[in-house]
Amino acid sequence: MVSEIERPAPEQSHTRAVEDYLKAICVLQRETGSVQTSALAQRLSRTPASVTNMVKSLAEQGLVEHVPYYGVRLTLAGERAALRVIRRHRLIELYLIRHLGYSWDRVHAEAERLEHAASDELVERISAVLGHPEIDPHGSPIPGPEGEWQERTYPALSELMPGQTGVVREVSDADPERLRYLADLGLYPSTPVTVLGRAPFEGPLRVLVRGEEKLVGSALAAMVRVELTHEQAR
Amino acid sequence: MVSEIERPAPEQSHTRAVEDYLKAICVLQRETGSVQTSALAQRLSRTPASVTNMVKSLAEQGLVEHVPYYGVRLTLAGERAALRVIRRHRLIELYLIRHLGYSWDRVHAEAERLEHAASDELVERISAVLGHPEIDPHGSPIPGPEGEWQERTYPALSELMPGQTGVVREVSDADPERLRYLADLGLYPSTPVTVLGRAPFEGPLRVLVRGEEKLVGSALAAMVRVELTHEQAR
DNA sequence: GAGATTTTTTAGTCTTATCTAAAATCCATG
DNA sequence: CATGGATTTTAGATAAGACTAAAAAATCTC
Ligand SMILES: [Mn+2]
Ligand SMILES: [Mn+2]
Ligand SMILES: [Mn+2]
Ligand SMILES: [Mn+2]
Repeated sequence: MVSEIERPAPEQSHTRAVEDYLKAICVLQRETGSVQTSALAQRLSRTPASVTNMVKSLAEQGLVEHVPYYGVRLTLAGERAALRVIRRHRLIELYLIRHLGYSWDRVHAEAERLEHAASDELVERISAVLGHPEIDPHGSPIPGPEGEWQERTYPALSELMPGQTGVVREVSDADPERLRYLADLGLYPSTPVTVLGRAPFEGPLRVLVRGEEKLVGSALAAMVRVELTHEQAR
Repeated sequence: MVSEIERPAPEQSHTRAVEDYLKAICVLQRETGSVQTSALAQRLSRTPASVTNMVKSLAEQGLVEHVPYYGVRLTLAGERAALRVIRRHRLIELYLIRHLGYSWDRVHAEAERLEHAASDELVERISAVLGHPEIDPHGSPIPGPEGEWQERTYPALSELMPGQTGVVREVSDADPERLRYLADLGLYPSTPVTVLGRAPFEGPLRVLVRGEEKLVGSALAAMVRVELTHEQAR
């Protein structure tokens, strides 16, 4: 325990609402660069007007840059704060599964609240007990304590072409029911999959999962991220 | 896992502020019957005006009975809600010590926030992992899941007369520094103690703790509750 | 029992976060 | 490049919970 000598730790905590906004912006901006009001509103189940209000406040606090009518981006300070919340969330999810018998589909809701209440000390203890893991139960990377973040983006299962093969790496965790169904299908991180065929017009995919052929709707397949096997990656 | 058949559970949760007020009222009323505005204000570090406001709101929600200028008492619904929070708090404290390496003096602050964020499911899982304990790390009883509450009041160490002997059963947990010092003195639950003498005018006590004589200020001694040994209890 | 003091309540303000309805702006299309 | 539709922002309201300052009630003191 040498760490007691370290800096007294910022521990600056934002409100619950601010933390959830920052987290959402962080995840969304990873895909699209800047984040629209409507996207944020949908993700957080708020009205667009509420989002505009909060975004203005975040901008005043220096956590985001806001170009009216265009969108927001996190500043450096905003990203730091967002990664801190994401780290908490993912460590807590893994802890609940490993040490408290939680199931895959139930941890998200619990972590969504605990992430705002846990101190830095608690989070680091949890990380230590888990052996400082780098991947959460749904396959998402866990940012480091200083916000180290491993960039990686896998294509969605729904984007693959017939014949393509890969390994499931990450699954969206927001909806318990869908998550339970994905588990039934065998679609969770580290499962090898091969796309056998796909119906036109956003129709279902035929996917080979552990020797069995499964039909997967395209909305569901969009929740599943796959690392393509070697040279197949086009 | 038969419990899935049980009732869907009320899980009705109040706000963080409401929960903290109910908890404080519950603890205070155990000593004095009804609770004054000023006592509540001091305990919660709020102004008396804020307390009056909240008390009015609690009364409207049917959680307390309020006689203006006299004080509040919990209703049955209020007591149920309060015991639920106290249960959470104490289970969480014990869990943090047993499973996450927390020290005696640090758990209270952490539990003070987590008690509002943890779901009933999480709390019951924690209780199960701990083997459904009935006493928290500071010696306070843990209410049951349905609010079962074991009445017990021990005299404070500061009230004992020279010559009286007993066993420490409970220690007030609010202040980390004092708590650390009490641990140094050896004054924690299950330690046998004998009062050797006491100075007048709220002066310090001379107390025999595990063969050593210690000087304990009366304010500190008031934090320690002692079960008197057999027929000595006068 | 009349002041003086303490305690509690009232009145009014502030902050955070949300909403609905209306206005402003952007963008696609003809 | 005008206009209709979608998106975003503004305006105004509400709720929770906190505060300060002032008024009211209870209590203490002589
Ligand atoms: Mn999650
Ligand atoms: Mn959250
Ligand atoms: Mn405590
Ligand atoms: Mn609390």
